[in-house]
Amino acid sequence: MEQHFQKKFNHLKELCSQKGLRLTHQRTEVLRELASAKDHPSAETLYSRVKGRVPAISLDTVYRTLGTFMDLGLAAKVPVDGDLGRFDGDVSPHHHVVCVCCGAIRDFIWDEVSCGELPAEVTDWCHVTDTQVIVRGICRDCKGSDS
Amino acid sequence: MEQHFQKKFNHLKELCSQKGLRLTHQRTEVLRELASAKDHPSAETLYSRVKGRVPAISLDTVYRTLGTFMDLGLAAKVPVDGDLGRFDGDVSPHHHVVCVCCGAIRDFIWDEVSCGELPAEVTDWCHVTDTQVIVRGICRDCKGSDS
DNA sequence: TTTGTATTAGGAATAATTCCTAACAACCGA
DNA sequence: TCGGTTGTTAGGAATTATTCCTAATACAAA
Ligand SMILES: [Mn+2]
Ligand SMILES: [Mn+2]
Ligand SMILES: [Zn+2]
Ligand SMILES: [Zn+2]
Repeated sequence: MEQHFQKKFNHLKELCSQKGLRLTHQRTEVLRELASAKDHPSAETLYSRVKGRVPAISLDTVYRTLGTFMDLGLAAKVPVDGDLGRFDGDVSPHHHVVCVCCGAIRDFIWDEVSCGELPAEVTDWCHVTDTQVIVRGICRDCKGSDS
Repeated sequence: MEQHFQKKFNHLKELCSQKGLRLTHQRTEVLRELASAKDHPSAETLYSRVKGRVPAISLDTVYRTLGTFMDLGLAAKVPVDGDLGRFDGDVSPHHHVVCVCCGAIRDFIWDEVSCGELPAEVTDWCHVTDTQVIVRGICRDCKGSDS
């Protein structure tokens, strides 16, 4: 899991020098936390986690850093409803299942879709940059304790 | 296109009497506008359109009505990023392409996915209520006029 | 019609995200 | 190693989509 961060960190380092960005402590620690997170955290959640390592960090910095990471292709926002944006440090092609009850988000792969070819009406209308499946449902935990 | 509304209207009428809801002028007109819209309008957009028919309608009523329609299964929110929620009066299973530049949203069907079977890890984790593909890209119109 | 109650209009409140700016700290070259 | 340049941050204010509050309204059952 730390190896995973190292790889991303080197990527960030390279992109920073390329684009004239600075490799700050804040960016490093947000990346570390995002790389190890498996729950697609919100900015607020990430903020409280990173605060353990960088007590003086501000919420705005977390938002700004996530924006920067998305521009650099190091992070993505998961397209789910809900008032809080959910972020993903894994930018490899994969899909998401979200529980509409508790908001939990899980990854899954579906090769038949990822490797399939989009209908021509889609590729004809736009230059595709990302394709993903969003499954909504109610998870087992919420199923048991329904009010 | 009006036939389409009639069908939905009858459905609303039935659901209202079932659930003790009232068939108000506002609900009727929001449904009419949503049924004829093909652009997945935001609440604000829908508000300005419905205002032509119901000048005194409030934005809150549009939001509340859309919430009611979603509860009743007459409308859905399209899971796209952006500050404005985008709504869909078509609840039949279909997918969406969104231009990350101008925000345009188009429908498409992809039977290989819709009729395909989800991986067991998904159906095992939750009770699935909805599956859809979200394609992001840059549309032809935006491609030409890029800044 | 009458009456009970769900619904609305309008404005206030909430809350996620962004903006503003002085202080700070990477990073480059000497 | 040491300044100087300038991108970045912390903190709080501002913005804005959406929701809440409440008196007035208008469905719908009888
Ligand atoms: Mn993911
Ligand atoms: Mn649609
Ligand atoms: Zn759940
Ligand atoms: Zn476009």
